[in-house]
Amino acid sequence: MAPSDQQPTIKEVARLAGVAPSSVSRALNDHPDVSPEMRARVMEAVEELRYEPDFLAQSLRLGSTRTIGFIVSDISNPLFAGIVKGAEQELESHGYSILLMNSLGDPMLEAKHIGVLRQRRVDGFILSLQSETNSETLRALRNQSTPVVLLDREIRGVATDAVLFDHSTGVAEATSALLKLGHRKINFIVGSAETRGSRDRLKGFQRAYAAFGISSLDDVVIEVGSYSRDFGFEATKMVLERDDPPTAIIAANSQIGVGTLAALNEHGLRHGEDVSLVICDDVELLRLMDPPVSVVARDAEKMGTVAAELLLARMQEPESPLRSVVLPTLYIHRGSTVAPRNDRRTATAARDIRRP
Amino acid sequence: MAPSDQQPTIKEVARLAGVAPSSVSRALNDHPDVSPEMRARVMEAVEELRYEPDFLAQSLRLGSTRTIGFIVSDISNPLFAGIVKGAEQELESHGYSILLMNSLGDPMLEAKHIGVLRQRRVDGFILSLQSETNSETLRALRNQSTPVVLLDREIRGVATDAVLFDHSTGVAEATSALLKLGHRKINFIVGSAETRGSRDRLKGFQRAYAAFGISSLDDVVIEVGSYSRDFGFEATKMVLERDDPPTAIIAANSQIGVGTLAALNEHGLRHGEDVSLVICDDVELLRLMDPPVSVVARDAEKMGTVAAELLLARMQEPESPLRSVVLPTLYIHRGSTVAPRNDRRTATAARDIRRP
DNA sequence: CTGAAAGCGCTTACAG
DNA sequence: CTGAAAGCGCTTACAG
Repeated sequence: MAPSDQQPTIKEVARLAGVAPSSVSRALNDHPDVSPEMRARVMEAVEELRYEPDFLAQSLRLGSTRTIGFIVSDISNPLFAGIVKGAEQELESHGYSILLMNSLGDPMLEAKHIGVLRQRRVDGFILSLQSETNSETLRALRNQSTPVVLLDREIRGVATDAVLFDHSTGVAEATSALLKLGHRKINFIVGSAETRGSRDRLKGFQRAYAAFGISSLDDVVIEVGSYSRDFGFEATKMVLERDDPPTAIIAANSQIGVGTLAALNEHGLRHGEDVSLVICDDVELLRLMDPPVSVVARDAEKMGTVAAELLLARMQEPESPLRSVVLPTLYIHRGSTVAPRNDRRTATAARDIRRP
Repeated sequence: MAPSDQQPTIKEVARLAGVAPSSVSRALNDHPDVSPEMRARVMEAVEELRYEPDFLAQSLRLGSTRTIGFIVSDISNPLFAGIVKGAEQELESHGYSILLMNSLGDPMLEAKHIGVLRQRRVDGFILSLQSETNSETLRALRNQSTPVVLLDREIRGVATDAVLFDHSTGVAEATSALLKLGHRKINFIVGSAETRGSRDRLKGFQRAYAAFGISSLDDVVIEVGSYSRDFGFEATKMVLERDDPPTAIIAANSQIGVGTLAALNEHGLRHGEDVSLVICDDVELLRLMDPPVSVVARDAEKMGTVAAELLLARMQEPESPLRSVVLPTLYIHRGSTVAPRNDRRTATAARDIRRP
């Protein structure tokens, strides 16, 4: 059968069934006051014409699009891809679809996208924002009353539900492990300073030092830049070239971590041998490296699922109290975390010895 | 300013400006017959009320939602994430948004999602389908007349634009490289046999053998399963346990490749030493492994951009001739591709020697 | 150049 | 229980 050029409308169903359009609507929407005969006649016509209600028209009439606007900085970041996947599955099972937009880390674009999605009358937002302080974004958020779930962000003055990671616990465990092994020069490379994730990771870092009885962080090097491979690469290169380079590095996410590995590689240094390494975010390839890389793991998909659940609950009960759900992180100890080598040779010498 | 509970409508703008709603619409849509005074009065009211036309109402009236339905099997697969990113950027710059759905590799779900998206009146589809032969999916596709761009699939009887990868060239180069190094037992692990990608890769594999003067593929082991980490793992384990295991493995995508690496690891074998390895799809971590892993690279984002361009062109010119754009793949030679070792020791012995 | 009317495809009070 | 009417918020022929 050739595809019909036009989808049939409720009027055509009504004509075929010999009833009023309103009756077709009631029959399809399980209205209580519909006689069995009416229902049967309608259903027959619906089947014959393969009628499907126009979602657009329903949305306009009902004031709900069953659509969620989802903004991430970059869907090709595996973390966001995982979150979107989790959210999509949960939302889809409730009849909601996702309009996905990338902000590319640009707060202006972020604010613009919020506007576009609002104009498209989404029923809710799930937002992974770049910054917690950008005024354009905040204005765009305040400028609308649709429910919002924020991912790993806390924004003063904007009352929303949120899903957060407990970064500090995982990072504290990682830092403790390094301190116990004897590391004192630990370099921590984090992205943007303006986000909860960075603050929380640093908190864990400092907590571990305090618990270890070290109150001064003078020997600690903290690099703050962006959550990107290139920043990780440049920051690592820079600290390695110092007079007194770190014996251990913690990279605050997998992009930074890849940059760190690339920089170590370029310097002829091996992780877990010349420099101990912990990367925040688990990726199977990190476990397959030689030696396997220690990580602080978290469940991206779970964050997506929980965000969807919070949003669905909020849309059902707009006035219920706001909720923040905190998801755990876990330090996984692997071969890249070892005691510092005291007899450090130059990079070149080390390489020559290792690969004769 | 508190967010208004209701978005202003065109009527309210008209009332404030003291004109008819139709005039507001004309002024906003740059209709030629609008006096400068009218335009000015309307714009003033629009500014004051911060009016934004309801996209939903416009869509219903104009018969176009400026929305594209995008189905992938799994957005957390980096390949699809890259494709979606490329497409989203191109579409967004033309005022189109993406409704994203995951099929989870289930053809039934795929067909269902096509229906959902059709009901939502998307203006076009970009589809990364699981199978080229599933009858449910084919019926869902034939059952509608919205433009479709297929990704790396060719479906008989469904006339669509398409973006394809030239897998065969990259795989042929990889295979040639292995043959020239002396490999004769090459294992090729591909996913589903029902897709163009698999067929095309096998074609390249066979072409390289033929060019090398080997017409019989008796010594070649081809494993066909799914494009998943677990299949890669199991298939690799199986072939390694044969009496006459392969000296080289080509994994048809990065999921399979990760599984292969894990299996080699479990057997105490090293890639680029005990077994040569080529993985289809480049990932930076593969370059950072020791030794770096040879790959067949392709540009996922580019596929997304081109798909969006084809779809936009098709929506503008529904009757123009169908197009298929073929994107290149490139073999990148790295340390995991070496001559076969003739003095193969047992896995345990090899490991003992390597790590004294 | 402007306004009143019709209509996109639905749903839901309102009569009967 | 069913149908005719109104209306969601727009746009666009149609008059004037």
